[in-house]
Amino acid sequence: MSHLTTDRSETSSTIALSLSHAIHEHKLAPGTKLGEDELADVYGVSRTIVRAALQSLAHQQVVEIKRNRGAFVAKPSLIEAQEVFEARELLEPRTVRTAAQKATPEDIEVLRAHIVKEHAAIESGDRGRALYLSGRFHIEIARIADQKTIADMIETLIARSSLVIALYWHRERALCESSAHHYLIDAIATRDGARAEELMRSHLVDLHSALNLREGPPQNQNLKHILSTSRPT
Amino acid sequence: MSHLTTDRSETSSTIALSLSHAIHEHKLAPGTKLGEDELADVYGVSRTIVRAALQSLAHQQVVEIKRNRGAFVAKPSLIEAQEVFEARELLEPRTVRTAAQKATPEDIEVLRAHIVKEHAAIESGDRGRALYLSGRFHIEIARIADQKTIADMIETLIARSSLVIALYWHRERALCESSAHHYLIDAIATRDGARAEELMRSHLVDLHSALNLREGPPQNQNLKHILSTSRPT
DNA sequence: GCACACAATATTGTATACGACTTTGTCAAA
DNA sequence: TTTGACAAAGTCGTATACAATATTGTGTGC
Repeated sequence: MSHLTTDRSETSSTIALSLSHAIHEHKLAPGTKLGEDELADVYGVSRTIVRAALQSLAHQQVVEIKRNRGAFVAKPSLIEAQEVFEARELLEPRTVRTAAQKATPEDIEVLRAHIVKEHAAIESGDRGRALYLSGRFHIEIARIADQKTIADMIETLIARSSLVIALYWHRERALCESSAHHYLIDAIATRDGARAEELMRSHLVDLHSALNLREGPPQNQNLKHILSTSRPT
Repeated sequence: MSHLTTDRSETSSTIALSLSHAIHEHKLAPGTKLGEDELADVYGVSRTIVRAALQSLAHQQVVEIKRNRGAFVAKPSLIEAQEVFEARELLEPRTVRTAAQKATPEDIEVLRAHIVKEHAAIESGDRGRALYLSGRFHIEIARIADQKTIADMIETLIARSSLVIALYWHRERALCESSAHHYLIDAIATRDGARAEELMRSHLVDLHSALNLREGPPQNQNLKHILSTSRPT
């Protein structure tokens, strides 16, 4: 039961990326304990490296480090969830406008290819991957806008969004986004910055409103609850 | 020549804060080497702690870590300088509008007290401290807006702004900001969100335009240049 | 049987040791 | 004198050891 991964050559950034990816795909649920020894074993490095990775993720607020207690996948509060989407609504519409102005034909191609992958993931029922790709689509747009500073902020916000979705998503139908992304590409491809901006705004409002932000995050109370309901008769 | 500081009890966050403060006050110039052993000695801790602090600052992009070379106070490029101010212009006007809506009388007091300190620093000719306080004023506004996510982003941007100013500031007159901040407080105090937003926008444009963003950052070439001009005849 | 105290265990926090890389200094050959 | 190779010193990167803290397990008194 030792590490199956191609150990060695794992550096703190690759580990951070790997964990981030797993969190983004909802392979690691909010609240999951990320033990240092365990991760060190998995990746075949010392705790030193793992700690650096965890600290990096903590800075992006996708991991929470409690002193003397360890690292856990973050569990955004209701307020934080609101804030994340408010920040996205502030940043992304303007950014996609810029992207529409700057996008090259190659950029458009990349975006279209992205959508194809998204569809494929949805078709194959890989919900986690679909979610991950959906986030990457937004990041790709920020990259096209060619403002690294803002793109970095958006990337962090999207990572946190993934946690918010894991905790508060309440809409039953599958990912409702593919069409929104499709329209966005069209607006960008036709250099219609104003339209792209408006589309992004409503897309984010859509996402935001698909969250159940009434009740707080599933607490540890869940544990009690689950055990009391799933008990054998 | 050992450490005069009250060593021990220094943790990686306090060290990061201390360094951040020094950078903000222009006590540490862009490009300055931040050796691990040196800092470990200064703060009376091991390199482990110093490394954590440096990595944290690196994540905020006020420090740049070059592999196997060490950590240096960051030296934002011309493009990065632009981006920092563009991001601020995107975030801060809206934020101050929110702040104007949410500010309590106590908040207003805090802001006014802040201005007094700024004036005092300017009077006493402590340019570094004036700059630091000026940045804190903006951070305080973000805090009043009560959106921690956005406030964090703004805080990072302001830290980077300090570096940009150190590298590209070209206006001869002293800090030209005091009055702008004064007007801002008035707008906030009267709950005039729209006016506050507009004032902030023009304040940032002012700052932005006070930078010399034609020529690149003072490079190492400077060294050659300085040495060739300041050579004794 | 229950609650509390205390011991055992596990995990994180920090310091240190050692290896790898980079930089600096020295010296010989051109 | 200059250039290059090579040696020496210094600094960073990573692993590991040990201390501090939290968690879990056990037993005793009520």
